[in-house]
Amino acid sequence: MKRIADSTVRRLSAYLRFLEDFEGRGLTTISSEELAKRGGTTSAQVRKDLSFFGSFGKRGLGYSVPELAGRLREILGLEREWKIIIIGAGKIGAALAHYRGFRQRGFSIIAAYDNHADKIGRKLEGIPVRDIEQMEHDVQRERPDIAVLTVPADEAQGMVDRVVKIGIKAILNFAPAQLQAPADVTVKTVNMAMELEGLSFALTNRD
Amino acid sequence: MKRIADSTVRRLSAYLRFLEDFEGRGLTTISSEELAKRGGTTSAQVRKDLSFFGSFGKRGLGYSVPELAGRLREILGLEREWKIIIIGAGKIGAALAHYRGFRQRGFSIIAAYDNHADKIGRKLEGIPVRDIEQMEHDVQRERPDIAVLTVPADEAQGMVDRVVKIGIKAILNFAPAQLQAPADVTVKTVNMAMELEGLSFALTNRD
DNA sequence: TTTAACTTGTGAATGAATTCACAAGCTTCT
DNA sequence: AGAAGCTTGTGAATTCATTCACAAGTTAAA
Repeated sequence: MKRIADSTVRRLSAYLRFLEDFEGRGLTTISSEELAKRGGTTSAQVRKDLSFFGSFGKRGLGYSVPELAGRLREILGLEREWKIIIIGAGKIGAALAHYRGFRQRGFSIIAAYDNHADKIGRKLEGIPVRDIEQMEHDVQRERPDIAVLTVPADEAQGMVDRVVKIGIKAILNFAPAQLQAPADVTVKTVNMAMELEGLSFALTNRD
Repeated sequence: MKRIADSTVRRLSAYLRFLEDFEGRGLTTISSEELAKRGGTTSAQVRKDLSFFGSFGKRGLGYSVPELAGRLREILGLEREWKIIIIGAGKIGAALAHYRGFRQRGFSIIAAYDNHADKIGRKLEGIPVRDIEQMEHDVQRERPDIAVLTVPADEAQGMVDRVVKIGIKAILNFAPAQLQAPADVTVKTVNMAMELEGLSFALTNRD
C-alpha cells in the first residue's frame, strides 16, 4: 500500500468524529463540502484523503453517513479492541486513566505500571497499578498492543527499549524527549512544552 | 516576515532543549550534524531552519552553544514570562498544573477556572481555582496571554468565544473538538484520541 | 605560509502535500 | 426522455518542505 501521510490519517480521524456526530443526529448523507467545513479544510482535500482507500461516495449525492463512518473505522483499525498499558502512574497517567474517550473508541486500558512502592497495588480509576518489574511477565499473558509512556524524560528511552523488547509495536509518549525505536515500532510523542513554545512563537512573531 | 512552518518551529524548540542539555554539560560549540543526530533530522535541515532567522554559526567550527541557545530563546519568545490561565479544573487541568516544565520555561500559571461549586475556592497544586464567571473581570487586571482549555468537547467552542472576546490571542486546547477562532488568534489542539487512532492505523496498515 | 580538514549558509533540485478544474455519474423535475 | 443541478473522483498544476551539493569561511597543523 502507498504510504499515507500522517496529516491524512489525522484528518480521517477528524472526519470520523464529525460523521458520528451527524449519525447521532439522524442524518443519512453528507457531502465532502460539509465534511470539509466542519474539519476546517477543503472539499477537494476530503475527497483526495478518501480516494487513497477507495471510492465511497455517490456522484451528485455525497456519502452515506453510516457507510462512510464504517469504512473509516475499518481503515483506522477501530473495529477491534486495542489493549493499552500505561507506564508511569503519576498525574498524567491518572488523567489518562480517567479519560473516557479511550474506552468509547475501543481502547481498553488493562493496567498501569510504576516503580513507587506507595502506588503499586492501588487502583487508578479502577485500573490496577502494578510493579514495573512485573511487566515483562504480565505481557506474556495479556499481550497489550500499545504502551503509553508517562514517565520522566530521563527514564523514557529505557522504557521504550523495554517495551520494544517484549514486542510492543506502538508507543504514545508524553515525556519531553526524542526517542529512538526500530522502524517497525511507531512512536507518537505529545509534548506540551513544545506546543506552548509554538504559541509563544506565534505571539512573539506576529506581523 | 516570511511565514515559518509549524514543523520548523517544533524543531527549533527541540534544538533548544538539546542545546540546554549540552550547556549543562559544559560544552561550548556544536555542529549542525550533532544537533541533527539528537533531533532525528539532517544537518541540512538544521541549517535551513536556522537560516530563516539569520546566520548564527561559524564556518569550519559550528555554533556557540550559549549563543545559539540565546538566539533560539529570543526567536521562540521565551525571554519573557507568559501568563497562563487554565480553564477547566478537572483531571487534565490538575495534571497540567502539576507539570513543572511550564514554569521552568517561563510559563506561569496564574489561575484555573471552573464552574463546579465544589472546586471553586480550592487550590490545584498551589494555583487558585476560581469561578468561571469571574474570568472576564480578573482578566482586566491580570492580563493573561494564553488560555489552556481542558473542558468537555461540547463546551470548548463557547469558551474559545469567551476568551477571544477578552483579548486572548493564544489557546492550547485539550478538548477533542475542531475549534473556530479569528485569524489573529492561534489555536493549538492536543487530541489524545487522535494520536491513539494514528497508532491504531499504523498497527492495522503495516506491510 | 600553505595545506588539510571541517562546517556553515544557501541556491537549485527533488519530493510531498494541497488545490484546481473538469469529465462523469446520479437525482429530480418537467 | 431530456435538461438542470449537484457532487464525486482524479489527473494536472501548484505550492510548500526537505534534501542536495558546493562555494566560501575558519581552524589547526606542518
